Amino acid sequence: MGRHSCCYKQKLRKGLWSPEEDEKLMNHITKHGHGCWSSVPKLAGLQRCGKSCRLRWINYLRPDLKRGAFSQEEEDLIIELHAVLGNRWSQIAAQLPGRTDNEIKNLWNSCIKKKLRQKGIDPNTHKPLTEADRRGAAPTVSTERTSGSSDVNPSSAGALGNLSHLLSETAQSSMLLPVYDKNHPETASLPRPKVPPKELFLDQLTAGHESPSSCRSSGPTLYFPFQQPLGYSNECGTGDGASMNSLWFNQNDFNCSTISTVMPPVSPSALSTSMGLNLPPENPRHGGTGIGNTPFYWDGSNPSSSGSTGSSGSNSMGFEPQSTTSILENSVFPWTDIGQEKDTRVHLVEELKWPDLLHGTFAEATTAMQNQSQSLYDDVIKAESQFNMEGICASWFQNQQPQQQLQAASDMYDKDLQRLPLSFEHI
DNA sequence: AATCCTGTCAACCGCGGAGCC
DNA sequence: AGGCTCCGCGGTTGACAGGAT
Repeated sequence: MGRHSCCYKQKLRKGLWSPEEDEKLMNHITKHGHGCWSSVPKLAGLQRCGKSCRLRWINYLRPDLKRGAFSQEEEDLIIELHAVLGNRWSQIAAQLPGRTDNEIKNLWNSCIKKKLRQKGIDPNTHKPLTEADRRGAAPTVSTERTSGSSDVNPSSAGALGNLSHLLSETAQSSMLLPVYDKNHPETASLPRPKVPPKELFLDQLTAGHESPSSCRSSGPTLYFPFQQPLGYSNECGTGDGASMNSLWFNQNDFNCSTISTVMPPVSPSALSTSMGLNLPPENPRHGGTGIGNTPFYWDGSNPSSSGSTGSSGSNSMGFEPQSTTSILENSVFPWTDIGQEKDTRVHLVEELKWPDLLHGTFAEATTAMQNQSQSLYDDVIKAESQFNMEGICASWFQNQQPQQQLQAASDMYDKDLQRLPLSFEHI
């Protein structure tokens, strides 16, 4: 557990980054990739620590960042994912291409928490607030900012006319699916169910995300009907009822219909994007609360249908060819947002900062890159030292998805899949 | 107009895990 | 085995903007 060496160094700049610093960092990573972050400041000529450079790149300079306000669908997805994952912002961010964990964390702390409380839902437990809570009692968690306690409107919960059923549903699902949170001893002290614990599902969720190559899995098939939408959003996203659709995780014959009562309250959209789930043909567009209602198909039984080899697949950056198409169609990437979403349009005008201009220099080439076929991807993986425009993407892929890691993750996921039926035998 | 309050966002801090030697 | 380095994560802080008083 050593302290990062750069932390001890003196004469390092702190605070906000200047455009010049941003440019230096951008130029360096564009040309050379980041490699070892601790060496980046020196090589880039920056008086910053490597950690700071990494953070700046990840949170601000990365060319794939989606800018602008969060959509309602994104907020809904964050809420649903938070119910499952808790404060694992990085994992939540992995389900939201183009968004950073920091961004999501800020949104949660500044906005979503308040909204949930106003709906009478405890943002930490995702259960209905107690009467005491709703009367404006102290926040339920010590990490709460003091300013956050004042936003509880005692009358707001009752004022939301259609919330009662929502609350009862939420309460019901929460009772069935207690969210274990290390930050909440009261939940941690709850007796753990003998059914597959949350962590197991988290494993699947993260494995699904981290090992896109799992499409090669030849393990037993599982059907996971997710029939318990949280329905947090009473503003949108629930009216079409699509989120009520079952989502089937098709992996052969294991019909696990009872799992719907023990599954974490994760939305089909969340899982479809994170796990590459295969929707049944009769439900080609679930229209749920996912990112742009992205129809995200991925047939595990047909590797070719994934549009890529097993070494690719979807990932957090949405670079997998097939999913990229969907994602592009749904305006995940900033350069495809332009002129497509009204709110984004506003923000493009209002929030255009100089890094956006920098990003603009990437737009054309990167868009072209994204339209390239799998062969490019393969080439990119192989071309480990090309630092032209394609090199950016290459280094990006190298950093994000080394094939060895993919293989290892795939193997691990295969094991997890094989473990699942055993786990469910205890139900 | 000045001050205060609040919300948002970028960045820092400290910790733990992983890998290497 | 233990120490070191690096990376990544989550919590927190502080600057800033905009609205309210």
